[in-house]
Amino acid sequence: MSKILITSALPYINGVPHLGHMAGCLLPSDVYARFQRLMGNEVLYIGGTDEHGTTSEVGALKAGMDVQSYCDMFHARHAKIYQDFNLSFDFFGRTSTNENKEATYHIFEQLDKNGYIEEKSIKQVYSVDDKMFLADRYITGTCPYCGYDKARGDQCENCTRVLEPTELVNARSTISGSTNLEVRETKHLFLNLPKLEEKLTAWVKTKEPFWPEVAYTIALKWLKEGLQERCITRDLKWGFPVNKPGFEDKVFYVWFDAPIGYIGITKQWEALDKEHRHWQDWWLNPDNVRHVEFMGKDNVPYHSITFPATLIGTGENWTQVDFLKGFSYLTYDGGKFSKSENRGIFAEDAIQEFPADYWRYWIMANSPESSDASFTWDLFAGAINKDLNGVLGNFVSRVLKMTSSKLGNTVPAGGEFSDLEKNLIATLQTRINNYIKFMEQMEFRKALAELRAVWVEGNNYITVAEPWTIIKEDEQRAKVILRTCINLIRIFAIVSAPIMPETSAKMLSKFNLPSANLCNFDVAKEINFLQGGEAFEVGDMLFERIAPEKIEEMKNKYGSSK
RNA sequence: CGCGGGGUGGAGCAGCCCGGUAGCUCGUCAGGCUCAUAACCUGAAGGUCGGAGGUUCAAAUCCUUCCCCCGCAACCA
Repeated sequence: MSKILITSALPYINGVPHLGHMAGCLLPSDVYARFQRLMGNEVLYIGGTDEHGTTSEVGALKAGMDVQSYCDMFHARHAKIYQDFNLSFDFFGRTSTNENKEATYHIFEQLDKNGYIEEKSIKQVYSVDDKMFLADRYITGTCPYCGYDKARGDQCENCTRVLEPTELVNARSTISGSTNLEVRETKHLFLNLPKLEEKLTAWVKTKEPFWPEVAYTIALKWLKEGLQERCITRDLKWGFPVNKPGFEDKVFYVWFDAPIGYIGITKQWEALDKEHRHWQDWWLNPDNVRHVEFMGKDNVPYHSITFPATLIGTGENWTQVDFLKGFSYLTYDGGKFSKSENRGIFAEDAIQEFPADYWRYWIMANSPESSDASFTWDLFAGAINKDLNGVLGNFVSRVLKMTSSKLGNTVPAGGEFSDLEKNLIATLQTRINNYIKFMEQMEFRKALAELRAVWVEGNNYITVAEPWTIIKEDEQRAKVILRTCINLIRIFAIVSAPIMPETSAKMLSKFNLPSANLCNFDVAKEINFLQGGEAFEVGDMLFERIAPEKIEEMKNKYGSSK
């Protein structure tokens, strides 16, 4: 048994997650956590909301709330959504806690002590009316190159040119619209990444065989271009005040304390049971902990460069990321999700329309692993109707209904296996081994294709064995076949558990059975688990088909190009 | 020439690193079965692997170049 530390990139507090967020790190990290628990490993699965920064400060301002209450509200909303999707976090915390402040201060002090922190003066736009410094993208004006009048201080969306905020004509604050802006000099702290580059490069190079191609190439690209010093403080109110004399009126940059949040949140988890939980067992234990991080591709540089460099700079023995699973984006009908344009389905709505397992199955089967993937209602309904209803749900239904009507609500006993069952066992063992291998490698699309193939084997078997014919002349043989099918239901429930926990539990509850481990899964043994005589109930169908009218309704409600 | 990823039968993908009969799921068509959710099982049709060059006995796969889509470009996260 090994210790596996699993983190999902922390969703930003301001705004509600959509299907893309679920696909890009939250759901896969949960599936992996559940899978590793079933494999018998000791798992710590950490998540939480990322709360600091300009965006939430401005968001609160616009909502007329103080930032803390604003974040409290959104944190509760996030937590509820993830609970509804059955994300099995061992702890879902937040980055704005005292625990995280301690961790951030400690790491900063070490970096400072080791000479990786630099002071520099920079020129930054100050909004007199807003009484705050403005981040580049909070300044709007006319692009000096193309004349576009809604260009942002960091880039013009129209001509894509990268800009300096001072270049803008008629610059104004995006927050208040005020044009009363001035450039002020302000002192900030920088993390000296160039000084850490050599150690960091050596560390990244050890990862090549283990990281997915995308993650490794993105990391390498940054190193190849050469690292720059990175500003880790901001002139804001919402954040951790900098613990260094002369900088008390600044706060740490959200990207400095956000990844440290993984550690801070682990401390929150520890606080609930100090006797048995120790954050150091996970975070200062690199030799005994395998750390796996899940994130969208936009997050890769921070997790492969900035954060590891930060930890290296402390000179302490931190648990670094061993495997970094990066995802591309899930788009909605080929375009972006947008709350304001009423385009795309957001997590809170999704769960109102269909059960969590429907989403979990579709998203994992269509995971944006190698390139961006597109959600469409037709694809979604197709998979639910075909894979879940037709293949899995219908198999369970036909087996239980037939057994019940011909032989009663007890698992039939007696009889011997024929070659048919022996072949089934061999085929299933191969498929399940493949499934486990793909899950271990976090190749989710392939794992789910294999899972589906496992279910298909059930229908294959019952078609060839045709118990509905056999039962007329050889009831004992029919009993063997149906008992085998019933044991298949249990096996399907166990292997499907990481993807569809509710459905899995529902399947097992028909026989009043507990779940089981996947470690060293032996089909020959498991197919004889129920030996006969056990009571069962047919119960409801596992899934409901999505009717064509419902698909049309969804397209109209949530937007579609078709 | 900013960087990265992608372009494979009607749809969604695998194969590409380590060249050698183009694979899977859906859809379509035909057949089978009748236990089951108009479901399940079998078979068939359908592709010059984005374009153009090149290397090779042989290219989806290696090289060059062009086109298209998506994302990123470090002080929004």
